[in-house]
Amino acid sequence: MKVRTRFAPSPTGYMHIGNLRTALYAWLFAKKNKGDFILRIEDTDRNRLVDNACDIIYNTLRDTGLSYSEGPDVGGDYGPYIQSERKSIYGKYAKILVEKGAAYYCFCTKERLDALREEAAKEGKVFKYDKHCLKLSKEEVQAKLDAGEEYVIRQNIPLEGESSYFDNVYGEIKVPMSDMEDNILLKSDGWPTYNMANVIDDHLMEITHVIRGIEYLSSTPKYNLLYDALGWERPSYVHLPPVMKDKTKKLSKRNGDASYEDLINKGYLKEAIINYIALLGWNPGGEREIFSLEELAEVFSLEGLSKSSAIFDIEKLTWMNGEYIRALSKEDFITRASRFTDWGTDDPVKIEKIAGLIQPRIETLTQIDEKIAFLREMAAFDAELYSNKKNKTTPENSIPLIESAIEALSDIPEEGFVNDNLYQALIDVAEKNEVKNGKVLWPVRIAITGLSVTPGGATEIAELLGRKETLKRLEASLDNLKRFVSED
RNA sequence: GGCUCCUUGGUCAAGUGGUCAAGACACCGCCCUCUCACGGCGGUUACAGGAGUUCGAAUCUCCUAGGAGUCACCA
Repeated sequence: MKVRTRFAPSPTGYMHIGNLRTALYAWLFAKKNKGDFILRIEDTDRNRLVDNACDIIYNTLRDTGLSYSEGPDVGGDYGPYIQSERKSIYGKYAKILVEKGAAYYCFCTKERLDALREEAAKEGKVFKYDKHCLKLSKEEVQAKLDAGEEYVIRQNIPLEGESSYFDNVYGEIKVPMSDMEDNILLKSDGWPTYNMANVIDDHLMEITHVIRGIEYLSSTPKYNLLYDALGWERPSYVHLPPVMKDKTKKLSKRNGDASYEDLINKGYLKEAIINYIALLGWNPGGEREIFSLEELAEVFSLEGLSKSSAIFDIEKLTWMNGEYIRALSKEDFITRASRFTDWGTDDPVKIEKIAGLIQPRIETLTQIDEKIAFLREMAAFDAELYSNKKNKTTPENSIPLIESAIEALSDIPEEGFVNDNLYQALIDVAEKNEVKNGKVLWPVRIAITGLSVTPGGATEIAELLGRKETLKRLEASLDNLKRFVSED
């Protein structure tokens, strides 16, 4: 049988990391097995509709490469793929379930239910519906229906025994019938609840492997009872542990935790995000950590899935993002980075030079601007920076060396103002003055940037700045230094 | 609280009766080096606790503790 998996989110207007990971695993499993991956939107809660929420889902899946062969916006042979367009289907099966005795009409009012709940709470017991309406005769039910009384349809769970199934991650799961409630399958507004809709749709869409969050682990036995009642084959189950913010809290929108979109806006690459979350709760075996989506699909297997929850570690994602950034071709890097910076210039040659210096030194695309800000304008003068014990430099002894450097660099013409020439010139200055290279290079770099840490060495930056600007900054810093020393 | 499930370093994790308990991120140190980053080398840190079973337990059993999920006309 052909493997078919699905991602079935409810449109909440937010794609959090845990959700994306669930979709990823379902996609990977389908691809690994040459099967189909489909998208279904679960929007049966008519009170919680969010505008454009579906677009976020479509765009995220498309953007990350988790393509679906069937879905609301792409069609397919098992549609519609939006539950709100499948209303009549659920009604039909609800009635069949009633006929088979696996479900029943319930006319209990909210008041009666609330009273029951209150009573249970008072006695310190867990509220459980008392199957009150199950006692109604066929005629009584029909009479109420004819009278137009409001109703719901509840699942009729046996009072005794237990229901069990095998979960591919957690193994054998057994739940006593007595712990399950006669859940509502069809609401009074005529819409189904998840309890019924997921079963009907997964069967009708011929889903072979249900891959979803662990929140359904303990209610799955109830769903299985429905499959059994309808005479349908149960799917294979894969329940996934949650992705956590910390030891006790789940990653969530409410906590303001990063969504996929947030991470993209923070300068993370989609490939890195996918790679990282694939490894968050799944281990490919071996020591390799960097995988493309295609490579993941080749090695994915259910055995590597973890049972325990995993804490989302932005530090590791950041490291991995750096790996991905460094692996980008220069062209690709510039294209992607340009969404986050204007490079401070329109000159493509200069942009390429800047990119060459920046690419190996950043871990997120948002770090570029801060790293190249000094190109636009030199940082404020700080004499302290000229003191460097390793290179034995001080504000005082930097002055003559910078003067020599200015002299040497002035001799280099505009067209020869490139790294190799500049480096050689400054090395010569050091040699002439009988000092170590660093003793010249350090103050020069400080003098043209005003920063202790820069993305590149003195001569690389000088090339970027150009002859005119380099000399101008050198002179300005020299003036500042002289003023500082004389005042001291 | 009932039920279901989980528990190896700060984090992700390998490990399925015999290992000096892998690896990665982070952190620290050293090297490389025109600062930083990259890269290279090295280091600190873990089997939640307690009973068993066994010649031998991270691995099997039980108990305790901690944590998660669930107990809606939400999914």
